[in-house]
Amino acid sequence: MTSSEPRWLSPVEQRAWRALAAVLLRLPPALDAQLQRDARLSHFEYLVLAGLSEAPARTLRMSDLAALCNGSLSRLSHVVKRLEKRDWVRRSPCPEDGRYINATLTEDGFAKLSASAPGHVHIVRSLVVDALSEDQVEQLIDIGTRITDRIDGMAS
Amino acid sequence: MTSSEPRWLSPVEQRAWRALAAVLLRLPPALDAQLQRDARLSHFEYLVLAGLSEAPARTLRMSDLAALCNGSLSRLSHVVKRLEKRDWVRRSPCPEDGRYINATLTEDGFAKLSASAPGHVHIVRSLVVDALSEDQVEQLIDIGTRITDRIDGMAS
DNA sequence: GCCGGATAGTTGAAGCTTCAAGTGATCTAG
DNA sequence: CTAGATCACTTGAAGCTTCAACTATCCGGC
Repeated sequence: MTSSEPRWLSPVEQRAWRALAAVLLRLPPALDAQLQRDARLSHFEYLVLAGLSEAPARTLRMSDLAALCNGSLSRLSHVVKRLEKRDWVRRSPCPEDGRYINATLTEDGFAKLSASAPGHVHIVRSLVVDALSEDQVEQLIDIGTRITDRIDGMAS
Repeated sequence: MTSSEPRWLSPVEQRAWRALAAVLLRLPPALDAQLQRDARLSHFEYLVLAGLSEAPARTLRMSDLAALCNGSLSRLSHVVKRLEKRDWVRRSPCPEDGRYINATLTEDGFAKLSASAPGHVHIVRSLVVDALSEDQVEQLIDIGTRITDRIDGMAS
C-alpha cells in the first residue's frame, strides 16, 4: 500500500492547530488595522522601514531586505516602489555589482517610522506579549523557530 | 506627561515577537502553495469546505460560517460565490428568517474536501504539529487562545 | 574575448481581500 | 400599522500579492 489512511490529528493536536490557524487569520488584520488607521501603513511596509532603520547606513540590498522581512522579492519590489513614491525610501544600484540594488531609508522615512513605532509596539504588547506569561514568551521563540525551520527545509 | 516613552520590547520579547511574525508571514503562503498545487484550493476555501462538512446537514448560515472560519462576511461572500460556481457549495435563503442565507456543502464539495484533506493534514503535520514537542502542542493551545481572546476584546 | 547560464530585480496581469456603499428582510417604538 | 433602525448579506472598486515572463548584470569555460 503506497498511500494508506493518513495520520489524522488527535483532539489535542487539532485544538492546537485550530488555535494557531485562528492567530494566522486574525492577528495580521488586527495589526494592519492599527497601522492603517494611525499611520496609513501596512504591516509589511512597516517591516521594511524598520528593517532598513537597523541596517548600517540605513541601507540594505533588496534581496537581503526581502529575506529579513520574510517576503518575496517581487512583493518587496512593489512595496518599495510605493514607499519611494512617498519619499521614505530611495533605491540606487550597487556600484560594485550592478545586479544588486540598495534600498536606503530617507530622513523622512526614519521620521515616519519613529512616529509610527510607539503605536505599533503598543498593539504588539496588548495583543501578544502582555497576553502571555514569561514562560510562554520563551516558548514562543522555540515554537516559532521550529515552524519556520521546517518551512525553510521544504525545498527538499 | 500624557504619552511618555513607550515600553519597548525587551530582547527576549523581541525575539518572541519576531518568531511569531515570521510564522505569520511565511506559514500561510506555505499552506496555500500546497493546497494550490495539489487541489487548486486556497487555505480559506479549504476552511469553508471543512467547516461546512462538520456542520449538521452540512449546512451553516453565512455569518456563522464566517465566524467559524475567522473571516469577514464580505470575504466569505466572495469565496462562497466562487465555490458555488464550481458546484461545491449551494446557497439558499433561510425560510424562517429571510435575512439569513444557508450555505450547504454539495456531494461534489464533500468529495473534493475528502480528496484534499490528506495532503493538507500532511503539511500541517510536517510544518507544525510534528515539529513541536507534546508540551509545546499543549502550550500552543493556550498561547493561541490568549492572543485571539485579546483580539476579541479589542472592541472595547 | 565571448557565449551560455545563473543571479538580482522589475513588471503587468490575474486573483484575492478589504472597504464602503447598497439591498432587502425583520424588529420596534409610537 | 407603519416609519425608522437594525441586521444579514452582497456588490463593485481599490489596493495588495502572486505568478510568470522579462530585463540586465555577472560569472565560467573555451
